[in-house]
Amino acid sequence: MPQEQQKSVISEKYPDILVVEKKEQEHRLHDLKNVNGPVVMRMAPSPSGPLHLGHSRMAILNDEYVKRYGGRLILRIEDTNPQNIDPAAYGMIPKDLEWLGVNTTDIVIQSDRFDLYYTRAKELIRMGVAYLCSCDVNVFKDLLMKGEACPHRGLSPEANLERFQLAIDGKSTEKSPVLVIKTDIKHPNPSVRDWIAFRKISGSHPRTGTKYSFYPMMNFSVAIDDHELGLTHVIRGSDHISNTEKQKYLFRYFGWKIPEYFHYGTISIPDSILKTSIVKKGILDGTYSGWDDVRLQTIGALKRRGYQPETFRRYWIESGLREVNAEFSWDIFNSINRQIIDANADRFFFVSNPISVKISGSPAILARIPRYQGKPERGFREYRIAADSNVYISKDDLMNIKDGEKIRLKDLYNVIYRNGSFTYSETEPSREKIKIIHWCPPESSAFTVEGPDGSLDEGLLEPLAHEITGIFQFERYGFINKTSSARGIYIHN
RNA sequence: GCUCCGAUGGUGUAGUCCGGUCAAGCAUAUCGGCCUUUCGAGCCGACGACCCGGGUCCAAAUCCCGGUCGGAGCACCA
Repeated sequence: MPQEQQKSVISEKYPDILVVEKKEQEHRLHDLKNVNGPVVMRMAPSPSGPLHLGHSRMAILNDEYVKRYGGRLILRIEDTNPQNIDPAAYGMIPKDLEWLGVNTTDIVIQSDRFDLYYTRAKELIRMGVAYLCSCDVNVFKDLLMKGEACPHRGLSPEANLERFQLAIDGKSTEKSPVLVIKTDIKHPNPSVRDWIAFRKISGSHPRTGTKYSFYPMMNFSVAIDDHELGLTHVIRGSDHISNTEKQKYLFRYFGWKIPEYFHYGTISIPDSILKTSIVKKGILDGTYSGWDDVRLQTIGALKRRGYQPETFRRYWIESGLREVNAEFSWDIFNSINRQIIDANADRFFFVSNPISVKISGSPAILARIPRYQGKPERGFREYRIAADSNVYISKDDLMNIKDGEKIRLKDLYNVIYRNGSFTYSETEPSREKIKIIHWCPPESSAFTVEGPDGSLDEGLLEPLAHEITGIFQFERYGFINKTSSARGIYIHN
């Protein structure tokens, strides 16, 4: 029966079921699979620097799910590579999370747990699923590409255990020893074939000094900890898909319950500098003033710019966690932030590129400008403007005024521009649609706006705004985080 | 090259698992209107999308196959 016919039959016989309430399509994150009771989730940054915009995604998504289902959110600091650690990051990361409103219930630092990793590694060696290899790196790689075992793969657990003990005691005489996890030497994905679990790194670790020199690789310590900490759900980027496959081997060898994994697509963030190594280099050579330089997208920099924690949360919830890669949208991010800050941002006049113009024939007048259009209870900015006074307007506006054109100085009076000079027209707003521009009184003082690209815009700011700081809107200019009497940072329009 | 993943308007997404309420929702952007005066906010309106081809089915954005395009990873970073 065609659908039309079905419908007519239904409407005759069973009219009730046609009344379907259109339900609101709520914008929320999809549910996680296999949730039975409270969840245990984690975020696992490496302490190479402070958190940035990209990190905020994983932090907030994890936080959202733990809030939804109840449970624990573990901050696990992954500092198993001493060559990639900034000691200051141990303190900066929790601060960034706190500012973002991410509620972590536990903090685990992997460098506290090296003995645990050694213990688990020995168990694997005894099971015969891990071996110590001291082949040359290139030889080892070549064999794997061909799907062939290296000579060490067949050694007995006892021999491997002994050699591993020497390696962790730092007494191994073998050249570049590594502990390898056996998987499938012919696995279709070459990267999953026998993977490295530990390698030797000389030098000092910021937290453990020279006590250890045989360090676990991320795939090893992550798998061990995900089990030991009782993780139920792991959400992370699609760049970890093949890592997940590697880590599952450990779960199977130990007979552990495998957590529910979900890999979300990578978000590329345009116009951003996120790589910690590049930022760090820039800070050292003086390109950037610090981790919170306005040109960067660290949490600290965005906070200093004037972005609100709630903006991050709303943005990441709205963009969801699909498996497809996507591009971050500054337009939407800014729009969300604007909605949040607008209501509390008083309005002021800032004239960029100022030029003083005389208004001939103007009366003495008290200008009364609302701090927030439409909300008189918020108060007014009042300025006594003398007769025949000069005011400042932006040169950019001046260039756009045609000869003979009438324009309004906002909340002041109308003027006519003719032959290069202004003449007072009337105070009452005219009914006709005319261009409205902003202005500054003669006693305004210098103010500099720092742009997100590091550029500086010099201009004049009206007197009543001098002494206050915070987030304001400079009319017809944009939202500004005013940090001192003479300086502010541009947030967005 | 190999392994895996994905494809909804300019952008970001909802819906896809369990085909029909989807002639496809929301946000953002753009354009227009309203608002005793911002290029802001708010309200109203317009614009605009299911990658292509085949199949299954009464019915496909949704299931199956092929193609195209895009992405992630590829071994001693995390």
